[in-house]
Amino acid sequence: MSDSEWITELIKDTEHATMSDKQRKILEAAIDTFSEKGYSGSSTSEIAKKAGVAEGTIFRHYKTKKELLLAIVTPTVAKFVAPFFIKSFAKEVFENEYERYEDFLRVVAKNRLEFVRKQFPVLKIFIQEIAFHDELREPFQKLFADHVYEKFKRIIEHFQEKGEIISLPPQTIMRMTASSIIGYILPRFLLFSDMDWDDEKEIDQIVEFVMYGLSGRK
Amino acid sequence: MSDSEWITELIKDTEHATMSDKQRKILEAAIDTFSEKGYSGSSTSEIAKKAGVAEGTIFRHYKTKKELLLAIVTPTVAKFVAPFFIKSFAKEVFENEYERYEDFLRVVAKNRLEFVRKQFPVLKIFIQEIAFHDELREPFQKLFADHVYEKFKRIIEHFQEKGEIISLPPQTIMRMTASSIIGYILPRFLLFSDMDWDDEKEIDQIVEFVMYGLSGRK
Amino acid sequence: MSDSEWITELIKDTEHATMSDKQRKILEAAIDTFSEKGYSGSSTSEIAKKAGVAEGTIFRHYKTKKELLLAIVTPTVAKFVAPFFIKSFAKEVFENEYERYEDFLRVVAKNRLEFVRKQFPVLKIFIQEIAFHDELREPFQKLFADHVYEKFKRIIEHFQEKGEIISLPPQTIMRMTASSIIGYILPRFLLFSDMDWDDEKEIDQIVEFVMYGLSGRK
Amino acid sequence: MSDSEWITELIKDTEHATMSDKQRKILEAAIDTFSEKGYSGSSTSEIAKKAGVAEGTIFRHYKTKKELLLAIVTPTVAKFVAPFFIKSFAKEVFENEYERYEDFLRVVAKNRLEFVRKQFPVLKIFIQEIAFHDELREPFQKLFADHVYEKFKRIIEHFQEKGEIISLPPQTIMRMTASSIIGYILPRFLLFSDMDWDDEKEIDQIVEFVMYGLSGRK
DNA sequence: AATGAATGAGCCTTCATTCAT
DNA sequence: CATGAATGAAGGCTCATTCAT
Repeated sequence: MSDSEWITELIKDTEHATMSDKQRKILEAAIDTFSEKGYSGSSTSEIAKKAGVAEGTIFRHYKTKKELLLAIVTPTVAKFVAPFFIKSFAKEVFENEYERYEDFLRVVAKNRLEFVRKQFPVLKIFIQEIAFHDELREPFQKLFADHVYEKFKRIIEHFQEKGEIISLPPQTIMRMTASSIIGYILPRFLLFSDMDWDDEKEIDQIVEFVMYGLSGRK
Repeated sequence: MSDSEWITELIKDTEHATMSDKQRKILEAAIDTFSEKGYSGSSTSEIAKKAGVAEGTIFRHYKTKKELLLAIVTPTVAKFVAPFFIKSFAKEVFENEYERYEDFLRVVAKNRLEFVRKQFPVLKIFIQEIAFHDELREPFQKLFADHVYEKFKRIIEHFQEKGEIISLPPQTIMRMTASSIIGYILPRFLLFSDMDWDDEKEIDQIVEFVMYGLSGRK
Repeated sequence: MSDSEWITELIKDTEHATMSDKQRKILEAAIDTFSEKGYSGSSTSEIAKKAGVAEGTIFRHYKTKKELLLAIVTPTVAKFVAPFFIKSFAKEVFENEYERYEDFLRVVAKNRLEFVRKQFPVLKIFIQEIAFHDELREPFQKLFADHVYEKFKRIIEHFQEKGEIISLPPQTIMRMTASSIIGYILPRFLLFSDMDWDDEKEIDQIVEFVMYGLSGRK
Repeated sequence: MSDSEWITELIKDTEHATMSDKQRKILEAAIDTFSEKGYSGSSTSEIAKKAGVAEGTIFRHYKTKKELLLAIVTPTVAKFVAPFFIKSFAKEVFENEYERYEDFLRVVAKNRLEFVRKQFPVLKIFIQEIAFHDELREPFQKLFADHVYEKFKRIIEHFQEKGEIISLPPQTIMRMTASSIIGYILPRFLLFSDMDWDDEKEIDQIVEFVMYGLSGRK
């Protein structure tokens, strides 16, 4: 099974269609709880209570607590990186759909932000737990290294050749780009999620910053 | 007690001078364990074993497990922000010690990176746990809002007046600045800590990026 | 219902003819599992899996786990003692079919050993569990006291009157006879079942021993 | 460490001197419970209640439930076979302390019966559980094969050479001897422990039987 | 100050059993 | 009949914390 088939597979698993009502409730309760107290700080009995099912029911659907964690996190993260797997992703860049790095960036950022907005609790769990579970880290590290990074790298090199962006190592360019965006997302959802945010405008500013820095000279 | 006195107070607590040998060992073992498995995932008995003390001894020094967490995290985070409290911090900026925002940035960044290098395990615990413990979040949120943010804001406005940097909201400027640096630190220590890093050079690049962006135009 | 009718009744229950395919498989799986792990150490879900049926199916045929145990053990043990109920059993002894105690012994031993060979797993369950379940112990204790013991006693007295065997209490004679045979069967099947055994010859030796002891004098 | 040292070691473990009060009570409660309901049928919470300690206390002394089982059974079984390890055991036979096999038998039987009388609950647990736990079976199988069997074999051969007993394979002689004795012990303690038994006389009868059989001819 | 035995609540998981489909 | 999802009690075991020594 190729990686992109694997991604499709993973995602199917959470299509709510194939899930029983109880299973959906368990998942929701678990997301709530893990997100609020962390994986280790959450107890299966609490999740069961919140889901309105017996504790045994959780273990009928998920053999262990950890399997429940993976069932929550894996498909969502897969969905998050899925766009980087579709064929058109890089093609549109190379065939001049995007003339400039900043156009490309803006589209990707807005699109992924939309996703984050809907799935933040799950992504928060992922971020919190990736440090502690090899089962989480390894598949996504590989996925990222083999696909997302490779594809991004070629895109960056493409724009470097066009003279659009400076010739630092692609890895560095990526890190700067990514951290500018993540540096918006994290406070936006984690610390000040109750504030009013004009995401469109903020992203435009971030893209502007990524391209021309704080000095503002173009 | 003013905030700056409070900071000084906090820091004294971890001066190794005032600590018994056992206490130091407990702290070290706890840092190790919390850092590796998270707070909830660590057991006091494991920490005791690693520290080579009896289980009860931990509770003689720290009333509860959570108090142990705070004893680890609080003084280190206080030390991390301490420079922002000394009088000279902003004065040097306004009195033209730093002519340019980027000079100021470079100095602060290198200096704080040095600190992070030494204290990463503790800071990792802080990052992981801040989401779950009000006792951690609240004092530092306040500290940051009242002091670091305020001071930084005036510095940014200073350079905006000088026309050095664009006139986005100071909060946005700060976020972009900070996330660029944090976006280096986190992969640097969390994911690829075993690689060789030329921190000096990397920070120079980050500062360059923060000022002039990826287009590279000055 | 007389005891001998009851025995016949019991035995009919396991005639494989009257059983559905699933039921047979459940029984086989349960014998396997109980025999290997003991009654308490076996779970109904494991038995269901091994039998290839759903968990609920077991409980359609046997109201409780204990009923399943009895369904396994009772008819086999009944079959084991059944010969002692047929009319001819003692008659043949008294009407000089067997002139000597040892002839009688040899025939019974060989015949019952044949049965044990085929049914050892079930008998092992019986031996293991009889100590823990009144439902198992009581009917067979009664059965044994009322029939097997009584019949045996008269046979022993018969041979004692003929001067064939010494006049210890019949109970003692029985115990010595029985334990000599059981002392062969248990190691034979429990500990060294994979060795080659010449059952015919071994039984001849045991009978010899029971009659003339280790000194070998006749 | 040689086997006989190992035996000594094992036995020390249960010297009640080195045990705390609670530990002794846990052991007693566990013997009671295991003996009555079997290992799998007993719960640690029941044992704790019977011992008058908290459930956690059991696990402070014995890491797992199985370790508790071994702590009960191992030293007692070791004590049971210990006499077969002392040097004088066989020597007395060969140096004509025992002129006849039956004298030797009588002494050993009476002596070991005394032990069984005191320790039957533990030995019952051993008998019940040896079939299910490799940790129990393996060490004692080896112990028996290497020492008890070997020593016994030479004794039997000694008496065979003297013409005292018939020349069947020593293994067979042993089996017959042992099962005659065990065939007394098991009903004696397991089924009819509340009856009055004249052990002295019974053993004399058993020895008589082992030597001269039921025909009674000398 | 330090110990480590003791605690009992709580952990994750498995259990025998029920019942709607 | 057979299924397997659902149950909640009970399982073995670990936890943070206390306290007599």
